Amino acid sequence: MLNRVILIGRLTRDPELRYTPSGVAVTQFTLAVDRPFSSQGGEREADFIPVVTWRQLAETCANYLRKGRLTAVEGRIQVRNYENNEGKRVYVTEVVADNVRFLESNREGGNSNGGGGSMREEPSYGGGSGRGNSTRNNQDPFSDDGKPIDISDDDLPF
Amino acid sequence: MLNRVILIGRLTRDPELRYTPSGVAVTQFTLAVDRPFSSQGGEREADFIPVVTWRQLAETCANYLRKGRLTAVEGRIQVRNYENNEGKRVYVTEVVADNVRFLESNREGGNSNGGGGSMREEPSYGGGSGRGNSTRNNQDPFSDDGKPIDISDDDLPF
Amino acid sequence: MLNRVILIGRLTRDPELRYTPSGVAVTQFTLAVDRPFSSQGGEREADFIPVVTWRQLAETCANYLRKGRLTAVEGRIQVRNYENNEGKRVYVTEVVADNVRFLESNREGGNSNGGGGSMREEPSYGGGSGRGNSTRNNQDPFSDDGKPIDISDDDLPF
Amino acid sequence: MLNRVILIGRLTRDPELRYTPSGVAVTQFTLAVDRPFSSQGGEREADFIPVVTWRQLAETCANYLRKGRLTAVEGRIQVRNYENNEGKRVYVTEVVADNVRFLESNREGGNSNGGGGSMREEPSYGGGSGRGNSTRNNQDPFSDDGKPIDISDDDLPF
DNA sequence: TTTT
DNA sequence: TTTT
Repeated sequence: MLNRVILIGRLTRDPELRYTPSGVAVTQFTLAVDRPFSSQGGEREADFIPVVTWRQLAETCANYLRKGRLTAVEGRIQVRNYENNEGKRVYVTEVVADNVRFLESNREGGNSNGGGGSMREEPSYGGGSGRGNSTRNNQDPFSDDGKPIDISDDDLPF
Repeated sequence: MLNRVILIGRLTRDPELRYTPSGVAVTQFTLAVDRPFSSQGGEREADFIPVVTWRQLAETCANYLRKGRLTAVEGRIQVRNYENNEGKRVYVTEVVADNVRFLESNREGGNSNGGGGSMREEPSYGGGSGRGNSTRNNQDPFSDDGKPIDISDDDLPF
Repeated sequence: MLNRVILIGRLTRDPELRYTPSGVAVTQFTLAVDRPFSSQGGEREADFIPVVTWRQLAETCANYLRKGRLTAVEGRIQVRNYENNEGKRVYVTEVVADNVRFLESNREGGNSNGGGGSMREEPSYGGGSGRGNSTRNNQDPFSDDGKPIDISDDDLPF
Repeated sequence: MLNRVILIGRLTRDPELRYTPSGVAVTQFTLAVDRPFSSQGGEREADFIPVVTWRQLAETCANYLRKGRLTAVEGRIQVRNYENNEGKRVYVTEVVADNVRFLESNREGGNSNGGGGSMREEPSYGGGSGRGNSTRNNQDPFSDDGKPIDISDDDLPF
């Protein structure tokens, strides 16, 4: 019924831009979100949360976000699952962002727009002609083998 | 830096109450959160999101929540990882709740307090004498084998 | 940069549907949101928070929400100001909703869709031909005199 | 039942620290929160949202926040009301923060802890010996006349 | 002016 | 493995 997430953290690496078979942009990155007080003595003090963005927002993120950049993300939790090579069902949890705020301007010149660009998803209701290819759910659409053909359009959130 | 989640959904099963070796209550359940519009034709229309609660809140949830009940949860995303039997690192994502609202009163009599009980986590800073047992992170603390001894106190969020 | 509100509460009265001069639907209601623990002895134990919705969402809210109904609202805080009759600037704070969830089905028959309808704002970027009428900001667009002509299109949030 | 707000914006002025008659610290500031797209042609493109913090969090905010600083605030909407000089009831809406994140380190040296300090409210349940003074609700506790004696302990949120 |  |  309602599913809302807001995160502020830093990118663990540069974002990765790919395209689905039908040409839809997808960008993924991981946010390191520090926990409030680091439970003195405990070694883990951050959560590493995978984030996905689509379409125009994906391209803006790929253009402006970089490793280490402080970033705010608004979106929803999504739990995907797929069957891996050994025929086992694997569950992947990630945040599908519809709003990303760049809280740090580019350090190496450029884009110093007073400390905060942003981008919001503009939903394109309707369309989606090329959707429905048949490899759905039997291969991790985001496996790290560099073959973007594995990204199914069926994972499109809207 | 900031990590906030708000969900409204229904429990897929009755909640499970367990205790860590040092006696701290832990309750787990899964929320089925319907997606906004079910992308006509797609078969998946809900996300199934695991939720964990601790201490007093865990006991209240175990007492009052039941399968199918509409429930609001506030908390944060946590990504745990542990090594499974085959020596492989497994990542578990769940929502650690600090506020749970019961949006439906008990149907079978009792507790009809106008339609909405609630419970909020009261953090107990300090304490935790028995913490630090050594089986940390090499066994899923929430594996479903019914042996609560596997729940390490090291997973306590505060 | 980021402005997000999530509320769960009950309508203090039936919602009010009006139209701007150019025909855009606006619905307003107030949510009574109980505070967590009622500070024993204190007489105030709820916040009464005004909510505004626009367009299609406004019409759905007017159709399905009623006094007393438990409701979830997602949106943003907006601070409007206008000059009142005595030439004094008055500030009005309200939540502009873009997502409303009906947590209680209609009690008097009808609409028993399993306990939770919903409606989300579908932004209509562009358009707005008739906008810009000149009475802007010198009269409360939501004053309670029953003359909807006072609602300026300039208050449209998008 | 549930009341959650998350804001990211910039302080319009330095924060103001005061004390209630019984010595509880209160800090107030206003966040300018830019709206997503500035509705081309419209003159207003930010909301100015008043924020209140209490106790330890109030003192940390007074120490580290300054005009212009980018800041994230988590809290709840509160609607207070009081009777003004002319016997008229005035409504004041503000965000009571329980979590504040400093998204920009101090520019003039000091505190450069990698770009983000923070502070979270630690609720002190119980206590409040000196509470209950009788001037409640008939004077704006936050009027800007510099007489902190007007701040009633009854406005304490917990 | 307020809801259960 | 999933709720209404």
